[in-house]
Amino acid sequence: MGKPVLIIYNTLTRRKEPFRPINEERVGMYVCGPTVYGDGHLGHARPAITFDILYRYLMHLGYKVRYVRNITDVGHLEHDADEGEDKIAKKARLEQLEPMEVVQHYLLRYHKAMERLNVLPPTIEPHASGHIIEQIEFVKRIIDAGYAYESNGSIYFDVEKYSKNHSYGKLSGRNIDELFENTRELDGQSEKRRGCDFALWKKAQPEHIMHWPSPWSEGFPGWHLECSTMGTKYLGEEFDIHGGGIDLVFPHHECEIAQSTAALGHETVHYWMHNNMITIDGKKMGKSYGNFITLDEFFEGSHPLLTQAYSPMTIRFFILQAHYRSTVDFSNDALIAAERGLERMTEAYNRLMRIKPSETSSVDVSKLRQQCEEAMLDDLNTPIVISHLFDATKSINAITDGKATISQLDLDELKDVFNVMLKDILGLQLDATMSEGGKEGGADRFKGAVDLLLQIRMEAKQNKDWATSDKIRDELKALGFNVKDTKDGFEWS
RNA sequence: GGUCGGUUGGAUGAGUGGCUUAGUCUACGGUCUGCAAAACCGUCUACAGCAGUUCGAAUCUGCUACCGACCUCCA
Repeated sequence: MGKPVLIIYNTLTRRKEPFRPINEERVGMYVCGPTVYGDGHLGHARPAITFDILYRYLMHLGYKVRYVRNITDVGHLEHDADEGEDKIAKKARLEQLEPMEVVQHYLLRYHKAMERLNVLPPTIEPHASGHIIEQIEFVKRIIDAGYAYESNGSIYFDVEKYSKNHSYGKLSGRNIDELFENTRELDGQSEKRRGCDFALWKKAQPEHIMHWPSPWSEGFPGWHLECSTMGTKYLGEEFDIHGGGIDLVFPHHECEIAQSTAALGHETVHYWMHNNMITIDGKKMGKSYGNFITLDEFFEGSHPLLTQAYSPMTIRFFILQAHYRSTVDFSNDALIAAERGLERMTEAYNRLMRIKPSETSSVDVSKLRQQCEEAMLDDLNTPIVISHLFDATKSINAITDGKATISQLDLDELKDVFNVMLKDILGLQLDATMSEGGKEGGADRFKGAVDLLLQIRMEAKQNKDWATSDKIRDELKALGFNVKDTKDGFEWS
């Protein structure tokens, strides 16, 4: 009956807590998705992969999951140059494109990158621009509740009033009085009553391309509104999990809590989860610092800082080798190490699938599944899962070398654990391109041909015709095949 | 300045009171092998500093130093 209890760290309480979903069978999760006005970089891969793991693991535990990840294609004002100009609109003007062209372009590229990283698509991917009406309705509810005011056609959230009845700052640990002090003097002629008030609806300036009619002005929705609106629309007024990058805790998620609580009269999210940042030279990789490397640049090795290209699975493995709440430092060496490790894991996996069972086992596989499950249940500790799997690769290699044996029963168990953990939960795609001598070259003619060559090499070896055998190996290598001899045959990749 | 977090071996990165103190990569030595590759075995025994709590601390407490995140868009 009961599912194992997943322990997750809740930013709201700053503690690990047992996960108790509102509904026993179903889980609702919302994750902040990308703003589609530029190519996704390594930092964007972190939440996507982190919450992909959560999504996969919740399903593994037997939950039906509704996973909502939004696409931000409006809002998010730029603060620097053109004040109040929408990011999408700005980019569009610069490139002489329709805003929706920009959105479409980068959204397609984002989807492609996610697919290559083997990130499962969310079950709902709502666009902010497709929910303008809902956002307007949401603003009305906040106004009706008395927590917003109009100023020159824009609507602002009244933080001071809200904080009298609620705790503004509870998520990020902000002290409300200090927030007031820090922001009071700054704005002389702002439309806002307080610096820390935030826009729910913003009146569009004439040069704005993206705007919609509303009861207050021709304009666009505020920075934080879409997540409150779309989250509650698709997951209900209360739902289980809200995730995102740790840099969104303040102000974005803090404002979300305030908006939702003001509009609905109660809290919405039960568990707040945040992934940590990827750093480069110890500093956060991000747009603001201009120190980011896009995912495509990784895949192609086309960035000056990269000494080579890295496959999507290497990137995924690299990220999974650190716990999601730790920072992880990018460097070529670290990525190369991840690449080698993944290779080792992949080869062990492929060998595992070809192992022939013996009567008895000299290896112990009984604990592996439980160890992996326990690590996952403990706040998604993927590095520990990987370490257990690496431990098991030693057994696999020993069996392959003929130094250990495994029974059919244990072999089935081991295969299943690897398939479940490595492929289903960690989402690592391990290409099984390696073949083996003497066995079915299979339907694939290509494989058959390579196997045939290596069979001939085996015969040459038996005749101690090293010249021929080395020639075959070297020529194949020149063509990109790596040949490795095994105890009683060969393998290639 | 405020709030929060971090500092682990050559690199990366788990671990929260004792038990084998992970795993990966690298390096070195060895085994195996016609050679190569792979694999296996072994070695490098770290926990920022100081003080305290304790029978015992990388792990708890305090202080110091350094680093970072957020306070503005940000994954």
